[in-house]
Amino acid sequence: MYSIGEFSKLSGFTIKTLRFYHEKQLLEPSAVDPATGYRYYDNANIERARIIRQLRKMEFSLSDIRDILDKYDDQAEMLDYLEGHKKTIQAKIIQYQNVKKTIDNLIKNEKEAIMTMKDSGFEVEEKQVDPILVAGVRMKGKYSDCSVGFQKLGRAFGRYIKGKPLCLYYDAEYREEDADFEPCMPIKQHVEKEGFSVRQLTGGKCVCLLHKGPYDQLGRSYARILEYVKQKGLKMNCPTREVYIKGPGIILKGNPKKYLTEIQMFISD
Amino acid sequence: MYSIGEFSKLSGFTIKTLRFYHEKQLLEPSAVDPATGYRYYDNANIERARIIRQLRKMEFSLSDIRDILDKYDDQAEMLDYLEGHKKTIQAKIIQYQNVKKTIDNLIKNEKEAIMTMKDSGFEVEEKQVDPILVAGVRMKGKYSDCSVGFQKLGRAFGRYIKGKPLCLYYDAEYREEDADFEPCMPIKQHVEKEGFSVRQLTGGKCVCLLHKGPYDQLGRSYARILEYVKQKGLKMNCPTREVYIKGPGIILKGNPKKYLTEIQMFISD
DNA sequence: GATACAGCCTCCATCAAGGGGAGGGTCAAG
DNA sequence: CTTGACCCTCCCCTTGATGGAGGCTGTATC
Repeated sequence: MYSIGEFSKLSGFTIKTLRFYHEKQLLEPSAVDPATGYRYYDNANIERARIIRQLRKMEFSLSDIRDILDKYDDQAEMLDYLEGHKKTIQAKIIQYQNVKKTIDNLIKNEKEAIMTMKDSGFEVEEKQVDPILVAGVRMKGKYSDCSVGFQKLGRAFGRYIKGKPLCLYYDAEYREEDADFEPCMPIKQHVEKEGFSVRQLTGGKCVCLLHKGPYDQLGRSYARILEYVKQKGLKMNCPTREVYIKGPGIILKGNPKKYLTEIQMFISD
Repeated sequence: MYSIGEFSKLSGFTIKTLRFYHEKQLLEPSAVDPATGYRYYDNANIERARIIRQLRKMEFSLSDIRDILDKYDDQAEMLDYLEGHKKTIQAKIIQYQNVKKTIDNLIKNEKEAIMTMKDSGFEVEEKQVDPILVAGVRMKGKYSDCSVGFQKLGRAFGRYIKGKPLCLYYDAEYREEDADFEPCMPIKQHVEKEGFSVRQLTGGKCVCLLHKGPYDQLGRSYARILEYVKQKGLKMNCPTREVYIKGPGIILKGNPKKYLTEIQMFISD
């Protein structure tokens, strides 16, 4: 016969937990002093406690454990229970793996944005851009309708998306209304969908500039880039691209002052 | 302005949850009618609700979410939070994977025992046994002390164990006291440990019989097997092996009537 | 015998993240 | 004006414990 304190050390459960299990009729002391209410445990309780520990480690609920202890005396009879429980556990694993994937993506995106900003002196530079497979929706209207296009792309290509969103501008100059542009999302593999253009964008040499700040101030950066092009006597090709390195995030909309956009203008000498 | 019912549909939270979030000051309606207590939400609430949904999907706690919404307006500032949370999630994944592994093992063991029993007609038969790598503790004493040996093996070789426990009996006849035997555990790789003999057991031809029932009735099966050996004029070699296909389980001690033990006696003509 | 202190008791409250339901007030349409 | 849908607050329930208040009990020591 052990007092609750002794039994606590033997079983590895706290005193509180033992009282709780008693209340739940999961692990009942072999004797309770009717005068004092003191609980006393014996060796049979130790065995039962051991079983409960094992099952708790496997994340069985207390009611499941009571069920098991009541119904079964052989592990073979538990097979169904185990199979069912395994499915539950498996589902949780998958769920958490998805959460982890999401978080990893967020972290990766932010880190990339930070790196891009560090590497850039926010000066106009010439660089080589690789070809890229994208899905796009060509639109006419106001620039701000862009986001509608990205929403459509997100819904349609969700899991194929891999990379930063970008937008092609087909007008040779700035247009307030009735602009001709095409929001695009880089995708992992070729998938055709009604209403979207899926194709490989050609790479090539371009003049580019990283713009930091809200979209309505892109004009200043465009001015700088155009000046550079004029000075060097380069010839620009349509469409212009904007790559949204960091914009309104998936979670927080963020501070527009911190948005990062790369303007890419393809050139030929 | 939306009523709580409309906003519930817009945001995807139940009415109960919205009221709960209001109470927790996580998502407060833009207006509350002081006379009726009716809650009214606006578009800014929709955006905040969207953020909360995203973060809840990632299993952030409500207090974390409130923290994030209060402190940060840019995802980049959340990086530490995300990294910390990722670790938590990762830990859960590992934990659940371990649980799953344990359950898988239990299921596998029970299924194997069931298969073995189905395949066997509980008749004496001759078969070829493969060599096997084991860790063993040689002991002298009562058979029932066997379990002590297995406990030692379990503690010492825990994660290297792979297979059913077995025991070697070095006495030529049955001994109540002072028997000479060696509990063994099959292991995956050679690991030396003080006090244990780690070696490859040789395989070979043996006469064997599956015994179903408690260990104290093994005598009957031994009698059957010895009769067979005598009849066929075979020569037995020491030590005899008992393989515990199904004994007291890891969780439930089980019903001794269902225990399965294979007796293996190695023979040479 | 008194006292100190450890150990035990019951009862109540708390956590997270809501869900269920009772009992009662409110809104809009017919 | 009524009806039915909608909304309100308040309280209890879930799971698996944990923490604390206030009060007994048991044993050792002085």
